[in-house]
Amino acid sequence: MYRYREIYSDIKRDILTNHYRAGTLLPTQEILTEKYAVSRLTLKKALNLLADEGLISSKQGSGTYVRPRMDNQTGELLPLDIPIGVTYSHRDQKISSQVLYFNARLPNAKEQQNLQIEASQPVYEIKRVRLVNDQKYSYEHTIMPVTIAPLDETILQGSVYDYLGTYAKIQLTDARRVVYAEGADQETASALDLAVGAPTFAIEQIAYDQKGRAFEYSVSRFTSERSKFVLDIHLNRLY
Amino acid sequence: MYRYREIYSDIKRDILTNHYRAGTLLPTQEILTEKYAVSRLTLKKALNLLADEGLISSKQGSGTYVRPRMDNQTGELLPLDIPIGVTYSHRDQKISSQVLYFNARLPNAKEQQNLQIEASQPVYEIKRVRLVNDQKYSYEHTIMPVTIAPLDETILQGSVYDYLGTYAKIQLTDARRVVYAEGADQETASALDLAVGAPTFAIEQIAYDQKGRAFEYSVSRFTSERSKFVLDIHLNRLY
DNA sequence: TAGTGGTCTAGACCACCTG
DNA sequence: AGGTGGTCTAGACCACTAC
Repeated sequence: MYRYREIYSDIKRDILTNHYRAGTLLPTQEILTEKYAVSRLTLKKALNLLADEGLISSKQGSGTYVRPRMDNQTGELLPLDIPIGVTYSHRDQKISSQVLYFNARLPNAKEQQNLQIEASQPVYEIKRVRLVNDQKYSYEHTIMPVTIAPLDETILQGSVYDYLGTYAKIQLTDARRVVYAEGADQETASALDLAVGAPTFAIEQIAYDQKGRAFEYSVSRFTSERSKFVLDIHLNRLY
Repeated sequence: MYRYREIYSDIKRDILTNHYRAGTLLPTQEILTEKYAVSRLTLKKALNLLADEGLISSKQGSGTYVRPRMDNQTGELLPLDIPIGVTYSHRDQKISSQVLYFNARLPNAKEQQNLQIEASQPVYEIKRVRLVNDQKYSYEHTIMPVTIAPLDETILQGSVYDYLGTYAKIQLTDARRVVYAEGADQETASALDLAVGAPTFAIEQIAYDQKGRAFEYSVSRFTSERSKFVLDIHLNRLY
């Protein structure tokens, strides 16, 4: 474990337990370096992590403020910037999948472009309904090059990302998401028990691994009543 | 200007012009420190900025890779993580506003909670239709404490954020956005010339200034055909 | 003017990957 | 075993804010 991560966790705990109160100044960097017996750079790395999360904000000449915290009533809200699959977002909930379609074919033009592959390179096509506590939750249409890893229906019941990580050493490190509202078409409506034209929330995602290869292109549609997403934005970081 | 920012810009240009080609290794950090005549820390700050943007990814022991770039066909797509108002997102486009409602009143319970204010502290209530190239684009319902800055209808024609920055020295540094799909209600439908029940994309936003004060709570609804949003996610950064 | 955070250096050691 | 990136130090100077 790294020293700056320890300090980060320590100060974070002190903020979250109101030992350092919102709106007040943190001790100066000099005092904190003495407290933790580290150099100023190491301390600043820890503070940068806290600033990334929006917990503090520093101002040259005046000091480092503890920011009031946003309400974390993230009960029903799903974080939009953590694309680790529905599985992780709903910890403590029962997750399952119905595989409606599973096959392989050649990619169309849009899929070739999004996955950076040739027309001759086959892809898996997967359609799944995801359920949370046995309630229909989202309808996913996924395209994945077959060269990434062999798939079968058993794997598709669980978390594909977990399987890719252990089997093919592929980690999702980057993703591009395009989000929009859309009226349900015939296929989506029947998969999610909605009326045709009912509003759905769509997330179109291209997932990239640690080497920058696109390994998945998917469109997920969510029922609008049950699904709101949250995104926290922090612009105060310079470096 | 800071040295690490110069180096960041320099290397970024070299990547974007394919001087450093995607998939290849960058020169070692030692060589780059010699090239720019800086310490390794300064160079690493520059590299961290590039990693933040997903342009490179470093691996201990092997080197720093130039990542293949995602397509930047951001023509119609609006970035979801830059909440600087529609004004900036649509540069080169003609932006205007129709103020449908403007008044002051006491806040309800939800507004008090979101803006962290007392029930006795009055707020402005604003309803605007935003137009891009004279086409109706979004319908915004905004709540703002009157103590932040005095507003009038003239200001509301333009960019409120610009006004707050110059007049009240308030900068938007953090925001929480909740996004979801919703069928248009009567009011939204008539404001945007939609049918009741037509799918809309909603962004509910709480904006915070540099001191962590909430200064705006708003709900913006977008017509679904014209509005898709993009969000690039990078998980490869440790610190 | 004093105090704060922001930047930068030169050098050291460690962890990890590839031959 | 050699080379790479990741961490950390001790100290210096600069930029900004407050009084």
